[in-house]
Amino acid sequence: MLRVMVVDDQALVRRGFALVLDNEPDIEVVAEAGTGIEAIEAARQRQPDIILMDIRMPEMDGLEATARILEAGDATCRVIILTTFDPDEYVFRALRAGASGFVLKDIPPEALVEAVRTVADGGAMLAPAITKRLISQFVQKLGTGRNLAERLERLTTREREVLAVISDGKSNAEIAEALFIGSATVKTHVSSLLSKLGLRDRAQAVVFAYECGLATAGERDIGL
Amino acid sequence: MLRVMVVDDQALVRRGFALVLDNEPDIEVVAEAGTGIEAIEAARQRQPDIILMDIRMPEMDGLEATARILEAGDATCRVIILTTFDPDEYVFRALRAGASGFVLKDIPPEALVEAVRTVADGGAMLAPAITKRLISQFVQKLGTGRNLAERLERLTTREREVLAVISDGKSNAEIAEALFIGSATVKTHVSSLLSKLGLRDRAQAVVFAYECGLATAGERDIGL
DNA sequence: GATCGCCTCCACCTTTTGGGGGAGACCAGA
DNA sequence: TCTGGTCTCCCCCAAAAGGTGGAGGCGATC
Repeated sequence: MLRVMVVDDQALVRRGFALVLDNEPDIEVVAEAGTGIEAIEAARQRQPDIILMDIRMPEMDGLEATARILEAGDATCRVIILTTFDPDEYVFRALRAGASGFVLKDIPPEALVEAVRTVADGGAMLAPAITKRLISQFVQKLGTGRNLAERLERLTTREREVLAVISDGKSNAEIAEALFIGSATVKTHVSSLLSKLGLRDRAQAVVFAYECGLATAGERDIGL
Repeated sequence: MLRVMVVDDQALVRRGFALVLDNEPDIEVVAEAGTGIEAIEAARQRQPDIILMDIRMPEMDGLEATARILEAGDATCRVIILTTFDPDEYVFRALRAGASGFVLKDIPPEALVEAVRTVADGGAMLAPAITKRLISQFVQKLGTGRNLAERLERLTTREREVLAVISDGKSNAEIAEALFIGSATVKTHVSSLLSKLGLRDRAQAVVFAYECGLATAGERDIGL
């Protein structure tokens, strides 16, 4: 049985969603809340599996409440944001807060039920338009590299390896150590790859590596 | 009426999907293809609105075919990848190729129909597990910056400006020119910011800028 | 067998970089 | 007023980086 909580400041809307869900044999609405504060408290007490969360609410908005509930961590629940509009910032904040779903209130009842089951099952569910935006942003971030990646192909294997280590912020000496070669050799490779790529120095090489996707933000544990 | 093409090398599977879709009053299966090559040709001739594309096929795989069909551009169609497995690389390549959907073949028939309508409607549809991964990667990419961004706050305004230009791959002389100050001053700022951030050289500064979100891939027009 | 590309190193040289001071001007706050 | 922080610039110096040219070994290809 899926334990669901519905959070919305409009009691009527809240009841509507609750009724739709309670109508399902495998879903039980165990709590309702009308503000973010109430939601946090109710989540703590009732430990729902899924929370349907409105964004605009008095006292504390749904995104803030989501972040706090998920941060608390003693709850293993998942949150689906349920809103009327879908402005970009909300989506962004919601995903960052840890929401597993983001759907619009005009969603058909069956789809809402499906979204609840999907998220309970470990998946994520976004409104189609949002999925589309997420994809395009994702592709943009990693897709710049096309023409740049071609330049990469002009490098030899070893040169690409050296470039990869350069993009870690390593010095020539460190690269030599990492690749088990002499630092003179590293210098040769560096000079060669800079020349082939039309770059001036290793700083530009780092930029290049990030831009073409050889290096990616979020992979490095930067103590540096 | 939605014009759909089904591409799969297994005729039985292909017919199955085609029958499910043709059964809908607003959907018409206008073509079928068994290889990537056939798909490209059929897409050109029949101009479907939606293409359901398998990945593993002889002659040319579905991702390659997708890329070529969408590159051709004279077609305004949208592609939904339909596969048995969902290895990361496939998803990645598919989105990059321009697919608007990525669903698994074990999807319930109604959900497939819904996916077709959703994508035809301009949205995107991913399998829940993939949506989840996409979100987590997205959040990771943009979320790394928190602890790093704190380090950024220790810098003065000018130092942050200098760091921003450094992360463009500029030399001290170029930075001086860009900020209308002497190169001696630039050196002072660079030394100071490296020291404050615990970095050794400008290459590491570039890495830092990307990792903390000060610089972002896909914003630079790299002639460098 | 000769050629070519790649990897490995060397030496020599210039430029850039980064560190260590110091100094004057400016501004905000104690 | 004085202090502290910031921005601006200076000098000197050592280390690193980058360019140039050369060399030997090695595998693939012609």
